[in-house]
Amino acid sequence: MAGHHTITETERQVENKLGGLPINFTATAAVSNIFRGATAVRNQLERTVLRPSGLSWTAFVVMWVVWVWEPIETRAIASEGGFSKATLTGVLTTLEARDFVTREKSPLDGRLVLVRLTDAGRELMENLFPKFNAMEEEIVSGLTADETQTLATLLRKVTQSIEGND
Amino acid sequence: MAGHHTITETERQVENKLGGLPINFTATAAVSNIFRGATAVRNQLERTVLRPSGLSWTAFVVMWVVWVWEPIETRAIASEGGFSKATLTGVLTTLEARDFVTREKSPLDGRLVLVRLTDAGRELMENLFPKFNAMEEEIVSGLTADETQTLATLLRKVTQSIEGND
DNA sequence: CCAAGATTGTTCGGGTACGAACAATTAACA
DNA sequence: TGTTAATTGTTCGTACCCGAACAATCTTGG
Repeated sequence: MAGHHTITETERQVENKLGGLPINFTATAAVSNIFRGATAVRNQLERTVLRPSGLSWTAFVVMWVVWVWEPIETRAIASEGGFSKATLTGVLTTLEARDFVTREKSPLDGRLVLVRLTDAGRELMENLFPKFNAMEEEIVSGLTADETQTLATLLRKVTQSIEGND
Repeated sequence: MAGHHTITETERQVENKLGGLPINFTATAAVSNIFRGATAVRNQLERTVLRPSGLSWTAFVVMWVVWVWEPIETRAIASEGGFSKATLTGVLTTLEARDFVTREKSPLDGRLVLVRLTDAGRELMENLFPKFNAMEEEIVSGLTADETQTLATLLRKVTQSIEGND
């Protein structure tokens, strides 16, 4: 998938449509490649590692965050995972039904909910994360170690620049 | 949002959980930053440019692909946009109801469906894309021109490496 | 010609995904 | 101390999002 047409073909087409309006194609290329990349990486990890365990991408991210930081408040999970609290409520309900996590009210602040893994959830992650990481390694295997780090750094810059100016 | 904990903190936690199993944290950092970046970029563009026009991210991607390449077959839209044909069916139905696109059967192959923009759809894109591109430019404004291009190149490498070995 | 196989877009079911409105709870401040 | 403001997780409505099954259509081999 992704890209039956070359970049120059697309640029020429867009210039035709807009009749000479100045467009920053480098910015477009960067943004659209972030998305192609994210989609490709996600699909690959879902197909090869997650689906056999019956976890969606988002469910895995939630499991991972809870695994590392439990007990953790839901607002922190949403923040770390990068999705809304409304989404998180649904995913947590699914994971609770499958007996991978538990929810409990915080004794210190009645508004907060604390999330933990069950034994089954912990066992799942101990088995799953090494496989997940092996596939992550394979995914960046076309890059040198330096390039991999550069990629992470540049992406972090973009993210921070967006989240900085609210 | 994103990252209340430093990278080293997280690494130490994961090592505790797995008891010394070798983990490639550089790969994890790259993959997770692709997602943080993609989410941040998408949310920013939706909030600032797309929502005022009533378009979702996916709807905009579909509109953009059709705008550039119309008439275009649905399978090509899905491929260019990076989502499944099942997803595309729903989005096209939405866009058709809003009178932004039309569907017609291909006269040459009865299985294919050709998609075009309506005049309203074309007008929308001529107005919207320059604004979208201006925000894209702002999003990568924390990077030099060289860095922006490096980012795109590295992401393309990752995507191609995944899509190569099917 | 014609049957077996491949391809396309749609439908269906289950699971995200998010903004807005909401009730419960805590914090702020006069 | 008490009333207002802020914060949290859930609910609701709408819109994705995908795999699998499907009917319609085209291709292929004989």
